[in-house]
Amino acid sequence: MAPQSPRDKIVHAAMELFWLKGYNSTSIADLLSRTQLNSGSLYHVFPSKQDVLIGVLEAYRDGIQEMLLEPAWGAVDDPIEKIFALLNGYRTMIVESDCTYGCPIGSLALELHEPDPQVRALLAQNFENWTAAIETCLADAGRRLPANTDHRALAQFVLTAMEGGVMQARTHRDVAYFDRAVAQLRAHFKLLEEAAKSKA
Amino acid sequence: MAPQSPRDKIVHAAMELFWLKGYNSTSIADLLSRTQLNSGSLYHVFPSKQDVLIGVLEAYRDGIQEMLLEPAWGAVDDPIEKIFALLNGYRTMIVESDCTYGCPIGSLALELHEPDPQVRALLAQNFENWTAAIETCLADAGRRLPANTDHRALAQFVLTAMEGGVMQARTHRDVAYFDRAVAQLRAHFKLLEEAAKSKA
DNA sequence: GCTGGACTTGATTGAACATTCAAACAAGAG
DNA sequence: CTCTTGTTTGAATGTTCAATCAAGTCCAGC
Repeated sequence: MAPQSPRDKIVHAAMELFWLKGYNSTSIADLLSRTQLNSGSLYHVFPSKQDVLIGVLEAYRDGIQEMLLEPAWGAVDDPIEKIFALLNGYRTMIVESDCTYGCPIGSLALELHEPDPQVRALLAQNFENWTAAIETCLADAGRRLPANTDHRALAQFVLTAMEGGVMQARTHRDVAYFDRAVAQLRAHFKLLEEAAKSKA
Repeated sequence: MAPQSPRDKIVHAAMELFWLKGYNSTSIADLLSRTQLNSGSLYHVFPSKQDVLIGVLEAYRDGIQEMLLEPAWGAVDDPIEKIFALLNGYRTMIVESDCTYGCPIGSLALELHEPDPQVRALLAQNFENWTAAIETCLADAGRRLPANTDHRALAQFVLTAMEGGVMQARTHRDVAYFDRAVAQLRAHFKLLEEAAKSKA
């Protein structure tokens, strides 16, 4: 591995710690002990804790392709299956974390009650990029969906189902809640495909 | 109004403050200044801050009928419309809060990363009561839904749509995200009702 | 009107926290 | 070697916080 700059070390550690413990419950001291840096070095790179958060959100934003989509879509071509392959990626993370997994963006979005405009914009942008990826799948599905389908709304609904499913799975410590959300979404897509067929 | 006991005062203030600022960001001092009590009185009633949280979650659990369902369902009889009336209640709260509204239970569920078992059980119970209420609506809808409909899964999906919609509306500071989630859910119900009819 | 138990007062404690800064260090340019 | 610029060190600062407790008040029952 290439030697990491302090900046990269901090962002990397913060991504993990914010995900694990949340933003407010992660102290600067946590970040320092994890990165083996001194407080002065951290504050040389990031003027405040909030700037670390901004760095983390930018990293998620810039890494969505390599970190999220490519791993999930490696072996999948069918556009609608790509959507469920992505959801299955989340399922894996839920199981691997013993059902403590929370979407990093969703958790931050709900934890930060009065976010700075820049932070809120980055949260929104992360959601926007996610749904945009789903939207391209829906566009690729073409005539399999009814002609009047609102792709943007449906893509947002996929995010809705994911976030809601993750939240319930975590609260109940049981993947089955996530699975049921995905199954319902699957049923919805099936009904849409049937509706598209019968009108053709 | 009847004179409130210190306990009621604290729970009432904590419901509002936890909702407004979150659990971690609400200090005991915040609760004391809001309730005009002294720290000793608070600690006489609740041995720790977490016990205040438990009191709040119990209050939500015990108040779901009067606080949530009855106001939303006052004028509605149709079982499926009752579901959307409840969602419309959330819509009102989103608008009234300038799109800063977050479901109190959902926000706490995501904010608390390593909750005490009792706290987690109460969060889960709150979700469970909510979906149980939806489930009775689905049962009342009877043959309007396909015979093989999984009422529990569908009720959980309604919660999923609500939580996901609220999260996105808040992040983007725009009710339209909630509205689109509800519209998608409405479309899903419409497809289910059509499927039930065509099989009849 | 006295006693005992329940509640209240509010200053205090000690830990945790984000942030600062003067001093040290590294290394490339002249 | 020396100056300069960028980086690192880590002890120190001031604040905030949850929680404590000895002393005081209140009132019910006798």
